[in-house]
Amino acid sequence: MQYCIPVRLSRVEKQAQTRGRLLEAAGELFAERGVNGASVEQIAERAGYSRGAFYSNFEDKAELVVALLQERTRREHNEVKGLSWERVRAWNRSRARNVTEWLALRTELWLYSLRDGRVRRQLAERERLSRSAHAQGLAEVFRRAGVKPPADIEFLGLIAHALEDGLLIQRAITPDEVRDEVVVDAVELLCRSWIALGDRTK
Amino acid sequence: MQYCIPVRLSRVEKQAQTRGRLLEAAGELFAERGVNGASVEQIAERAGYSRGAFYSNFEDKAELVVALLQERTRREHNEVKGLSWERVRAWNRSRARNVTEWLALRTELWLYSLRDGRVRRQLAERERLSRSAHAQGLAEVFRRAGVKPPADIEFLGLIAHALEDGLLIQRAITPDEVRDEVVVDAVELLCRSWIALGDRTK
DNA sequence: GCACTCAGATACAGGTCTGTATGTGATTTT
DNA sequence: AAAATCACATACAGACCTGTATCTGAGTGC
Repeated sequence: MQYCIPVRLSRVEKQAQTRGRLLEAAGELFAERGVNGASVEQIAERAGYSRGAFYSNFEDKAELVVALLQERTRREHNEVKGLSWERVRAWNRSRARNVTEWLALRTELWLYSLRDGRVRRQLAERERLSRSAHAQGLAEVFRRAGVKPPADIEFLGLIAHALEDGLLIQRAITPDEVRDEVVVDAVELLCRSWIALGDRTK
Repeated sequence: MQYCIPVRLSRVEKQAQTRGRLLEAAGELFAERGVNGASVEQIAERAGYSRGAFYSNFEDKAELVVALLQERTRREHNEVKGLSWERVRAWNRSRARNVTEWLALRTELWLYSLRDGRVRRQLAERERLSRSAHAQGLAEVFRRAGVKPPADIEFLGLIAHALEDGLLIQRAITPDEVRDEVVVDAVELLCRSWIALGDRTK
């Protein structure tokens, strides 16, 4: 019989925990100071370990970046997968609390990816996911409105996704001049105008 | 009488030249390796000087970043000011040759601005410029089409500007999946659909 | 329960970065 | 034309960062 609760973790469990904490800390620090601005020591320290822990879990910082992106992508995919369009939008809104940090991290990773092919491939996967989620959502909107989309639905998804990013960036630069709801407003305007266009072409 | 051509520049002219070359080099290196990844030494070296030249022209790297952004903003403003909508689009297209480098620089500066209020103010000025240029262009399009804009024209300018950035980012991540003309295509689609929506509300 | 293994800590060597202090030669001033 | 100035070069000190090599103590297998 197994009454015991394993307060003491096994070796592999413990390492997984360490790795997870390092990734968490790295995400925070990358958003705060940039990938280049955060040292291995700082990351390990914030996670509550020494540099030794880092180097026994990752080859170097580049590998950490890849792993971080991989983990975030998988997590996002699991959270979103199977949700309806409405729920995905709600999920996006709830995440919007710390949007700037999240956007900063994504942007840092993007810049990093320009200089590292491996990271670029990871990021590409993540972005494809977002685009197609948007495309699916839009498809549902058109179906409900009973209108034929005015262009390739993947293209429209790309536009919606790109627009969200662009608007968040603008809001981060000038928070006073760009309202919080600007993203929602803009996407809704797009939907309405595309439906209007769809009506005509039909 | 002054026949002489000043091959030998005066003190102030020479310093201005040095400053300009340092800014130029900094722009290149920031795009290549990031603001944090480019050292003062590398910047000075690429410009053809030593670190002494740098520190006699700038307090530190932060001041250089501010100056760089200021200079680019002014240059852009001078180039675009007074041009028609069509010519501005042509100018944008011509610049598109080395878009990725240009976008990387802007993104680097954006990230930097998140952590430095002074830079943020500079960047805000630059972005306002771009947004209103777009707004003006769109206004002209609506005027020609004889249609009332479907929303605040500034809002539409913001959308167009944000969308361009977002699309360029997506193209940098997945060059094979996003065509070169995607930006032009997307903006044209927006114009058409907004005109369609405008017709109805009229 | 004893030897083994390995995650993580500690110590160290080599390199790079920044900012300052001082030197120098060309230009400016008087 | 001598003195003063100043843009830029050079040298140096201190901090920090990376990656490796070695150590230790807690799980693991026999």
